[in-house]
Amino acid sequence: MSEEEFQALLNFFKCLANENRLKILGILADQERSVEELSVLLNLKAPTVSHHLAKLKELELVQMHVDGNTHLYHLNSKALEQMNKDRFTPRQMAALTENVSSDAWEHKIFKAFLDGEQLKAIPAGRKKREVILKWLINKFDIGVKYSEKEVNGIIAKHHPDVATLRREFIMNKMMEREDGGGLYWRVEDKSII
Amino acid sequence: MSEEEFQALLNFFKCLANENRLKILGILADQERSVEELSVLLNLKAPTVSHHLAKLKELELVQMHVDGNTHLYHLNSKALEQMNKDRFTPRQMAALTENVSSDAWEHKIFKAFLDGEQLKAIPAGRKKREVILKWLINKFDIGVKYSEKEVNGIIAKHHPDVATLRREFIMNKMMEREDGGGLYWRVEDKSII
DNA sequence: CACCTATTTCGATTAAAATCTAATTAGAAT
DNA sequence: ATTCTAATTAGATTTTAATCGAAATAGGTG
Repeated sequence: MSEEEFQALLNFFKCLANENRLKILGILADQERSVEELSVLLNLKAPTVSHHLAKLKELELVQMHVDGNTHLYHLNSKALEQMNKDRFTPRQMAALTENVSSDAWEHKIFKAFLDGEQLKAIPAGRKKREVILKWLINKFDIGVKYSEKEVNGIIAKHHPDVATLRREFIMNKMMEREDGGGLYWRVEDKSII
Repeated sequence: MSEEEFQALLNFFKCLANENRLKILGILADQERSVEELSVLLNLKAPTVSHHLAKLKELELVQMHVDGNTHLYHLNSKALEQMNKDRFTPRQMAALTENVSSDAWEHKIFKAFLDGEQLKAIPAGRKKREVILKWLINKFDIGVKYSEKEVNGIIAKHHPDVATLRREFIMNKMMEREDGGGLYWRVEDKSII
């Protein structure tokens, strides 16, 4: 979803997120009405109604035709139904996200917990720890079997608490270990496949 | 549509009529996120995100579960799709109008142009004139044929400009007249049937 | 052309929402 | 127990939107 489409959707909601504009649509669904009629029915002054109608017309939710010097407004029900199609499927919703840099989060964690290749601390929160573990697991090659000593050696280059990090790898299913023995290997990340 | 339903619909639109809340829904459609993650992704402070999430949760558009001391939010896509069903059919739109007193307009015209049974003036605008003509046509019985003299007599009880009003009845198809002769009769109002 | 009526535009005021900082709560880790 | 972290709540500020009165526009009428 492009930035323009996102803004269009947002404007649609903004337009309908008002009590009196919603009522106007309801009234016009029944029959066409002049500005003065609407202002009487809604108990608003004409300039206010005119303001609301301008917003509705901008999105083509209503249309107007001139009769004498009164402006008669009516509902554009096609535009309204059109707006309604396939709007809230999970797929459409996910498309809203394209405007957001999804890396920002990881960058913040890196900045907070890394000093170059040095891990300053092990994040306490699960989501943060996950980011760091994903970074650290890349120091291991896929398909290679490492002894516990080798694993410790690689981790130690980045942080002294080798035991905790090694255990985290196992718990997060990022590594597996041979049943009785001391051999470890990296597991492919399912979320990347 | 009841007043509560109307307010519920309005709240739904208000909830989605905000750039950051819309983005939140998009982000959560992809995966669950903590408040802090969202605040980084959206470039907002945590309290602001918390505020938005509270509004979304109130309408059950998102749901939360606790993990340690982080709160993980995810999209409630069922609720979202539910909201989307049959919302903007013309029938639903017309139902919005139930809250509005549709008589207000006619009352205003009566007050402005009638003095008891006396018509103070003939409205210039079409919509206003229509209201007065509908009131005046009720002075005639359906199924009765009137001579021009009789028509004039009845109209004259309410306003002196008999010719104009008689002509208006014909133009608005509220009365018909015998081709060559001077007999008039009231036509049933299609909009009432 | 002068006048009347309906609508729109303009500017100002008021009301509502979003956002932030600071303080509070709740849970986890040391 | 004390400290730390994440989230929420409270209060204040800023931003945005709604509403109105006054003035301008435009079309119709005498």
